[in-house]
Amino acid sequence: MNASTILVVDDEPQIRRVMRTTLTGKGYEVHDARSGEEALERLRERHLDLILLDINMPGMGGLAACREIRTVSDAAIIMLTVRDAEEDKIAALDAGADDYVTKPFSMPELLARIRAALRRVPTDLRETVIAGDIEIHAAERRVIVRGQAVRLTPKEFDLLLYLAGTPNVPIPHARLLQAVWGPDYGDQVEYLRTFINQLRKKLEADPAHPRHILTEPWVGYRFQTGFGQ
Amino acid sequence: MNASTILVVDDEPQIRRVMRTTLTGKGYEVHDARSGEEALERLRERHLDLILLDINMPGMGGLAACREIRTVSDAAIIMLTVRDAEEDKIAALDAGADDYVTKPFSMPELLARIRAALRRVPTDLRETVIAGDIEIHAAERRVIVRGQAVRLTPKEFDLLLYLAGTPNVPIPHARLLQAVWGPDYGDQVEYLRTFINQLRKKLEADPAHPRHILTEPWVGYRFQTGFGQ
DNA sequence: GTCGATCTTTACGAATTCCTTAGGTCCACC
DNA sequence: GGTGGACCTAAGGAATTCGTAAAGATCGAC
Repeated sequence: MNASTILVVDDEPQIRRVMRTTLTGKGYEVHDARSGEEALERLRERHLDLILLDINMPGMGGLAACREIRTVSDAAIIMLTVRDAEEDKIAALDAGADDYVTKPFSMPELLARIRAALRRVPTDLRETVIAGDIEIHAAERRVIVRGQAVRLTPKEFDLLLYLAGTPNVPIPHARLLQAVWGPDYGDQVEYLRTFINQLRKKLEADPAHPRHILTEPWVGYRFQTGFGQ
Repeated sequence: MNASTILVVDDEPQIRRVMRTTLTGKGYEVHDARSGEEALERLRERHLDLILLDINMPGMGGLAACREIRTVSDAAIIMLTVRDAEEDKIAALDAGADDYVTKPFSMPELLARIRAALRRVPTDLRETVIAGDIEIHAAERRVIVRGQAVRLTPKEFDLLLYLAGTPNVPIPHARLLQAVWGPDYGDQVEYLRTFINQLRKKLEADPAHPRHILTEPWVGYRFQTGFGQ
């Protein structure tokens, strides 16, 4: 099993140092960034499992950074809020964070929250996703629709798998593109349109009125498992 | 092919009865148990392919039962969890379950997951793999096709054995190359092409339309045991 | 040294997938 | 009504991968 990768984003060098030594000691692979901008750069370079994000930073704040990160990554995000200002916590969760910790925090608590967040990352480590009349078998790379096996090309399958990995939640264009095509394709929305179109033709009973592969205008696409809109 | 054996473990008699009638109707051989303790007894008595295990039971809970079962059996385990209890699902997989279904569940979904889980039963490399008209005797390094022994070269046999070791699942080029040729041959895809071609000529009835050694475009190759595309 | 079996390269047409383009639909807004 | 943006759909060409055969290279047995 590979070590989980954690990105520490904070403008104070001291905090970064403490985090790095502690987390490295616990067996995590640690990277760091001094600002939200730098964090986004790191994300383009490598995959990260979890991001520790200070809410108070010069330049783009922690909340803005969080929102930006969420459009391109599904890494778990834990925000560090300074005081127990209730509005900070709510804002953090609204911006797409998974959890928050108030500074000053105890290391054991932070470590516990990191463990909990990392366990949540593989939203679906389940082999098979079943949505109405569609079955997706991840390991076998097979899709069965209304009892019939359907041939999907690799890109089609990867896209479907990523969409279905977090069902019933809209996933932004940029995140889909990065997950399937790679970090340099964040704005090629036309690719998405073509492949979504292809998927609908192959999977939906009525491609013009899809019930599973839904578009979320201005945001992205969503894979719906249940029925009832 | 014998019917697969399924053990239903639930303390509610009604659930056991519904499961028994439905699964028996689908051609499975059904046994049941009212508790984790009883399930372990059944396991000592006979071989079981799959276990449906309620997570909420008096006595030793479903999770503890799952862990116990895992120490003595490699049967597939599907746990029945309560909807929306996210930690139950993670705990179930952690305890060694292969999959879970949330109550109340739809029968079609449960049946689909049972089929998928049964397809994944691990193939023991030390024993004989039989796929349609191909028999692979690992220990003797012998292959029999339609009753005729077939001569394979060492590399051909290693490749076939590795492919057949995890049947029905596409195995990436790089993994095959590393497994058969060694760690430094990760990108010599041409080797694969020639040897797969060779294997097909020796094993397939119609090498141009293979039924067992299938290619997964852009990904790798897959050894298919069942039929049905 | 020769032979035979196996493994490594090479080459090229065929098949498939991916990218690109272009026209059309829908909807909010002026 | 008209306009613009986002989205849908279809189709063709470019690029990549796959299948196949056949020619070197390697190695051990004799």
